[in-house]
Amino acid sequence: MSVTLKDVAQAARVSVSTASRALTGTGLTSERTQQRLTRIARELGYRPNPIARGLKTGQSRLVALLVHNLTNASFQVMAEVVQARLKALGYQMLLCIGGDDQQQESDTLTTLVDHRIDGLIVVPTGKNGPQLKALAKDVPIVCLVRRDDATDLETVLADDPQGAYLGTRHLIELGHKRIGLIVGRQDTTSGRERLSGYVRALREADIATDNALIHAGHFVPETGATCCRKLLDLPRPPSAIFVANHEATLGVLRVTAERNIAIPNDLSLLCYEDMPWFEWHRPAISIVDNGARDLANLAVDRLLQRMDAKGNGNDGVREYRVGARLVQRDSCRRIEAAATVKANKPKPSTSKSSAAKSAKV
Amino acid sequence: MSVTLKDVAQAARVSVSTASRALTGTGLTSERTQQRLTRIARELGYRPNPIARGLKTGQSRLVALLVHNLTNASFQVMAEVVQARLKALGYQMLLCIGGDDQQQESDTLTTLVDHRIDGLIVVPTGKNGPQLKALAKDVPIVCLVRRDDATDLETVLADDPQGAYLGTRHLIELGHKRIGLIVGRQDTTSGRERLSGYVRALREADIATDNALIHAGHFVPETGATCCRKLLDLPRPPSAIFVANHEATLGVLRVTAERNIAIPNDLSLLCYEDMPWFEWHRPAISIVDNGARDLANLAVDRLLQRMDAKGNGNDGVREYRVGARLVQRDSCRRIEAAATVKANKPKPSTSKSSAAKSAKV
DNA sequence: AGGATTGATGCAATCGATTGCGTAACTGGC
DNA sequence: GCCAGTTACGCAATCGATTGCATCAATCCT
Repeated sequence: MSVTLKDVAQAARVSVSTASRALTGTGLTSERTQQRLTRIARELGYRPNPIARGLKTGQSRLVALLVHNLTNASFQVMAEVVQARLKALGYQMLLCIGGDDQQQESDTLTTLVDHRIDGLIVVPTGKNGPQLKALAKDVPIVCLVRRDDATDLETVLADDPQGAYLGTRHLIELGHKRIGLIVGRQDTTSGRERLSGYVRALREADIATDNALIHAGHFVPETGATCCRKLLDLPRPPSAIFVANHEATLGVLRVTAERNIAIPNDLSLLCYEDMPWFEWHRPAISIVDNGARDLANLAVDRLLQRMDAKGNGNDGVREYRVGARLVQRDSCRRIEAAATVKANKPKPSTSKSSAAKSAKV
Repeated sequence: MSVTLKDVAQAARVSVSTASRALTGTGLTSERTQQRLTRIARELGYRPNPIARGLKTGQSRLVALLVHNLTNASFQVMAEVVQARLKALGYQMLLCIGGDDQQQESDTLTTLVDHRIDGLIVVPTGKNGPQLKALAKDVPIVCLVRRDDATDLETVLADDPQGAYLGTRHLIELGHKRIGLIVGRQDTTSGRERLSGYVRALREADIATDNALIHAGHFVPETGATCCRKLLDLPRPPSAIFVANHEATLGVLRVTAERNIAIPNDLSLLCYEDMPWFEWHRPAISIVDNGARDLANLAVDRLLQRMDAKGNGNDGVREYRVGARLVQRDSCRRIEAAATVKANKPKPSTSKSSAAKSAKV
């Protein structure tokens, strides 16, 4: 089979202990034997067995990343970043997909600690707080994107209040006064915070918030389609829509295409979180970038530090924010205060009082 | 720390060996002790340590999936499928991203066998044949999507010749005679095979192939943009473009949007490999589906069988094909012979001809 | 009834590394 | 030239499981 430390030791006519010390560079061997063993090990093609090492040291050189899915572009980016960073440090990434589901998350977490992972970056569902808290005693954990309120785990978040604020302000500066918002579930950190940023920008501009313009819903394309229709069917439809529910974007685009609504001429569109095809789309879609790459990098930084720290103690800071950034492309246009948007009603069918469907708005 | 087998054995007042045998269900223990130990283990919250077990058995219950990236929708699907299937069997997936790069692939492979993975599904670059071949002696390997010609590894491929043939024939049946092809690098299996399918369909229809209509290039959006421009600038531009280079799709869409080319009225567009937003896009984009889900499932099936077989022998079949499927949406239209074109001219909004499956509302 | 068979269990080696402790060899000071 | 102090190395235990072999009791067969 493969070359073991014993083989190397025998070839070098030293004991296994010496071989081990020489190769791991503990400084307890003479310069000469160290070099000699390094050479021999290389010649023999020796590769340490991480399993055997792990048994003794309790470390696996495995770090897990647990995300909801791989469809969301942010998660893709995060997975690639985490994998690349860790690999450079000699760790392997265990990528797990939890589907934003409590049971799956719970099962996965159990398996992961079984495997004695050295660290964990997790986008929590928020429903396994106690378990996460318990695990945190054994292994360094960093939460990403969402906070799990039942824990006090170190958390790396996007600056969603700021991002939503920037996006909304941008639209206001372009002259928009009626801005539709399609946002995520209000039981998630991002959902709540983006709504708050939107509200703050409006308030600053002395624009009254109109609940008919605000829709919160699940992270699926259908949400976008449904909410978009409701917005467009309003007696006074918005001149701009801010899609702060990333997964809903597709649904919104479909509805606008179906109704032959020209973007940005008939409607300005601003989305949240970048996707590769947004800038290739015509018109290129303006976005608020949540900084997925930075988020991932910071999470890795934090995790590595905790792993080094050997759990020697909490260092005060428990929450980090990565700044959001407005990326202007071609889907938002300036509208003049005077010139009213031409009434665009392909079918004045069921325009009723469509109150926000979701609760807690 | 955690509960070990020894703890369980002590609590049950038996030896570790008995405990081990009872819990792993070797049938060498009495029914009664087996049940008793199972109960005690559960009560104590015992979880076997995969590392310790792995050291002795040489197995890690880790299976790796090595893909080029996570941007390609097919790879996303594959990762999700593989993860789900393996998890159900008690394996953890190690997802690795090789970037279609020889060095990265090589490094990753080394790390993976170091970790004593129990199996490997790999989308090979084709440049590490010898290494793969050597590894195959130690661990079951299944190649996916691409073949590595330097090896005789079991390989699960899409039926690209057939897929490209189906797609091209579809366009021909719609009346297209000048069909542009944007395809992948010719040093890849899929690149070559899709070209051959295209050629076969044309030949069958007695249409001469025109090299000016055929472009092969790297798997990046820019390829699509460049090639699309070349096609459109031709003295006699094509009436349809078949984008069989998945990554190039974005570039093609951008150019057509830039030039205000209406799809499918001015140009029919057929793409290869599905993406979630294709059917939400307007017009919804017709595709040849490579069956990513089926590919992944088959690869897992094959791998599991090899893992069970304990390398006892090659079973003859070494290459599998998963059928491709044409998914008609709204981006291809029927074009009539010159005489009838004018009849269609006035109102070319939605072509009633091509079977549009489309959505409700 | 007594030797042979079967079944259940314990002992101890093993996987491949790491590491505390003991010891031989070497160095230097006086 | 002798002792203390350092340096380099080996021995053996250890991590937590699995597993071949030995043991002992219960059962079976003629």
